[in-house]
Amino acid sequence: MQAREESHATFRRLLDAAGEVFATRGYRDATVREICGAAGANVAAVNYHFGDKAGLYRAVLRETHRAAQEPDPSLLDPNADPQDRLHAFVHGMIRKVLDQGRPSWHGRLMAREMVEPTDALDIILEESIRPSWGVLVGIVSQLLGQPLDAAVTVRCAMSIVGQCVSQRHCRPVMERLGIAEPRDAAALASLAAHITQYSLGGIERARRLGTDDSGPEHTGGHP
Amino acid sequence: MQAREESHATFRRLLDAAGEVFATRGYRDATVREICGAAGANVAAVNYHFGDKAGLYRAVLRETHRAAQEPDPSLLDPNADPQDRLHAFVHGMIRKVLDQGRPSWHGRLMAREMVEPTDALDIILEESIRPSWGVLVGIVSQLLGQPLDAAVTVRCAMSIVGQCVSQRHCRPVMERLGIAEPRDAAALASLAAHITQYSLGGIERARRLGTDDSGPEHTGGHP
DNA sequence: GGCGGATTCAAACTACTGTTTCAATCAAAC
DNA sequence: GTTTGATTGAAACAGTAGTTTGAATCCGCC
Repeated sequence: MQAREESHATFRRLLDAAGEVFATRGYRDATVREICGAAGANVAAVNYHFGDKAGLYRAVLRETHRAAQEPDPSLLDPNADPQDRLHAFVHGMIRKVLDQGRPSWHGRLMAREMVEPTDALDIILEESIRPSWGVLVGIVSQLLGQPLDAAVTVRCAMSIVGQCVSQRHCRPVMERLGIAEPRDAAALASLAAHITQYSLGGIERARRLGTDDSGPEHTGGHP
Repeated sequence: MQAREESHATFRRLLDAAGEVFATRGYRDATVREICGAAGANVAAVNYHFGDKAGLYRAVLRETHRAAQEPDPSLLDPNADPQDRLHAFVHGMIRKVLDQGRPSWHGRLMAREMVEPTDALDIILEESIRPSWGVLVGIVSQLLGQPLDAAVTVRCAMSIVGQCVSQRHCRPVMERLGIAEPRDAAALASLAAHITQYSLGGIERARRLGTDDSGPEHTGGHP
């Protein structure tokens, strides 16, 4: 369709500008005129290079996935210490979701797509989310020890994911509640450490409740 | 401006239809023509009764808050068992976020507004979110015992909120991952019990790490 | 019955959207 | 230097959005 090595300046500028605009405004609210304005290109450029607005959006999502940094090697090693694996997973996810360096819109874009999916969600899902999910479920299984109810594993994994993604999804509200966004690497690492420890505690408790039926001090069902 | 007792049929039908449409499509994607169609009203009805589209949206948001069910009494009692208070909080939040009964769009609408805030976020924030947040921070403080770093309390509280709201925010992805949505009250209660227990484990671990500096087996910072 | 304000209605209006058009421009091949 | 194909540009196009208009209708009240 078009150039092998996108040396094409406009092509790439459109991609970058579109990522930023789509991330801030959302697919529908973003106008191709604003994108082209930010990219210093003509309105017709989008249709020429990407077919239509949706094509540009798909290209941006693919770019987002392509630019994802390599995962921590200990993450994929099933023999590594599971606590270390969990920490690597959480730290990587927090970075992906909150990191402001590089094109900072990757995380924002994925967050949007999760809450308000377009037809292009499947791109992100199959290429990025599902593999990660498999890894996480493996780690949680390791931490839970002997095979428990699969539903317990899934819920614990979801508790971990929820803590990470909510850091992005709830950002506007957190800001207004006076909770500052972690900006530098140290703050991100500190947050990742908290979520890791919190989750280790949660998983440990789920493990105990799952194995011995003796003493769940408070199972819930309040009077 | 208009009637005291909204016996006015169209007024109320517009409110209900708008809630549903806004929740599924989002503020921008929702068209007043679709809303009026669903309400069986004329297109001009929105402007007549609510001034403009934004006015209708604000009215829907206020309605959402007004219709929130009373909180569990043990929630507000500082002398109640903190574990019970936490469970009551989580169960209430899960219900608010996932419940499909009644106008089922309340949770969806708040979730949208958190991720992609409009000017009307402040309505929800001041009337609904901020008070709840204060209650939760109080409960977590209780559970953490002696006053720790305030940042620890906030992070634990955020871990709890994150687990709850992500059940709504990540719903489209979870669906595709084969994680079914809790439909009946029992499933909601079961999920609430998991999050409560998981969080009690997490808070307990945060408490230990915060007080004695002796033995955090894995603080994070992997080799 | 007729008056008067509130409400509903079909239609038009204005603004903005994504897209298309076609001439102008550029870059290299011959 | 001309030709060829790819790219850019300004303008126009078609569709849809929220809103406005002004007549028609309803409904309680004198």
